[in-house]
Amino acid sequence: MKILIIEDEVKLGKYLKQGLDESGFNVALVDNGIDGLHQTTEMDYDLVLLDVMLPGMSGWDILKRLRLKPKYLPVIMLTARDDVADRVQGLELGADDYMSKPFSFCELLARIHNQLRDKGSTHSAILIIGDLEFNRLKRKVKRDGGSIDLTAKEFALLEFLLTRQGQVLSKSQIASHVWDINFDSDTNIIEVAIKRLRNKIDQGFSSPLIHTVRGMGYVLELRS
Amino acid sequence: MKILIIEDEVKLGKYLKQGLDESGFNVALVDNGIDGLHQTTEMDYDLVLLDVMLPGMSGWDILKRLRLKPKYLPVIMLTARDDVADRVQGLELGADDYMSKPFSFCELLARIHNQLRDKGSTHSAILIIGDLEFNRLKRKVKRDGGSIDLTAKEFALLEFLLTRQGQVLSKSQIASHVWDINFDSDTNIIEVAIKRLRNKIDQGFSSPLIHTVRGMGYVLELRS
DNA sequence: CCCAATCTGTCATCAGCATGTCATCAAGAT
DNA sequence: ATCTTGATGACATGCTGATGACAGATTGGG
Repeated sequence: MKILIIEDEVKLGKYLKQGLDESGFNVALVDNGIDGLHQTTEMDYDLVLLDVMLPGMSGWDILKRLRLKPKYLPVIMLTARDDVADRVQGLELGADDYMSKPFSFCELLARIHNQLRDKGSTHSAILIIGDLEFNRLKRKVKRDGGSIDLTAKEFALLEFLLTRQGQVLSKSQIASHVWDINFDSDTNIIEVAIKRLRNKIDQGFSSPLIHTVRGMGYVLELRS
Repeated sequence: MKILIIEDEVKLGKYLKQGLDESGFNVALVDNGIDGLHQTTEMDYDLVLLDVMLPGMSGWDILKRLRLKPKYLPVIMLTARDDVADRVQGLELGADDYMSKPFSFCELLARIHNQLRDKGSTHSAILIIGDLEFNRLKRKVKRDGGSIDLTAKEFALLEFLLTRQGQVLSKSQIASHVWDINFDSDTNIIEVAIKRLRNKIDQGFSSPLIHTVRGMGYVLELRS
């Protein structure tokens, strides 16, 4: 799950990013609204944490512009004080939730999970498909009982495929989620990465899990 | 699994009890510390939810007394505010986790499961992996029978790795647990600490216990 | 209270591996 | 048959972690 943090206080921003990274999210951090808005068009985020007080363009302005876009993106506002007027304004502009500083990180996590809850039940620690077991917490992967060592990128790629199993994923979707890049057709890094992942998880098994869909992308699924 | 709730706010107490009952726990609810302490001697609970603010005897006093008893009982503290000082005090007195009100029930459940997950293995005084023996109380470590002297930091680091053996731990996780710092990438203290610990516990043994997972962190586990 | 020993963190440098590039090959589509 | 798309192996390189030396901090003994 990708989260965008728009927060100008560097310390708080880093703290949030680190905490969310550790909680298994893919986190981007920007310190101003312009970059923030730009990011949301460039990348496919699942949620935005938005500070109300920002230099240049205020959080409200950003929220307004976000809501003009076709894709709905859950937004949790962060504000310095617990002001009812603020809260009302936020909700009217389409914020999904609201946290007043200082807040506990745990509570933030709970609210984030709350927003993302029905975005697929992909937050559990262990994902399983066929005889493949993927443990997020321990960062371990097994197939047919045998332990498999994956590198960081391989792990991220497999996680992405797994959380959307059955869906055909285009290379640009994969690129933006796993590499944080706008897919550049001059590279074949995704083919290479898929190949390396296949070597580890599909090698020597009669029924492969990763399938190529020519012209479209890749799917991870069971086939009989 | 048996859970004891010590909470004087009747409404919250009943809410928690009902929720946990429905989640399949065996729940007892008392509204004061004296009864709570008494209960823990009468019954064999697996976990205690303990409110800090209680009439008569405070949550801290109860926690202290609980920790004087031979049997280790995981305790999750419940507190009205998210106060760092409170949290520190709680952890020093031996609380296992900490929740600030208001909290989501889901999150509480997650924390309870977290505490109960590896019950037994992580709370006993002696932790063993392979031929390594780690004695929490005596603060002694042996490998293959031979005694090993560790410094305070080495001990804390090993304890952290041991209580989560098999789990890949990121450097920031390690930093926040063992050093109480927000991991700052400008330091390589963790690599250094790992190196020093390895020199003492893995040096000269054919099968090392501490493994590097590049780009992710470190794991302590047996490998064949 | 001071000194010495040890612990703990910093830094510069080194080594190895993960990641990305490229050239070439294979296989589907038209 | 030809063109396009993906697969594959070899290779380069930059990054991450390892390592040794050093310095400040802490502790314990005299």
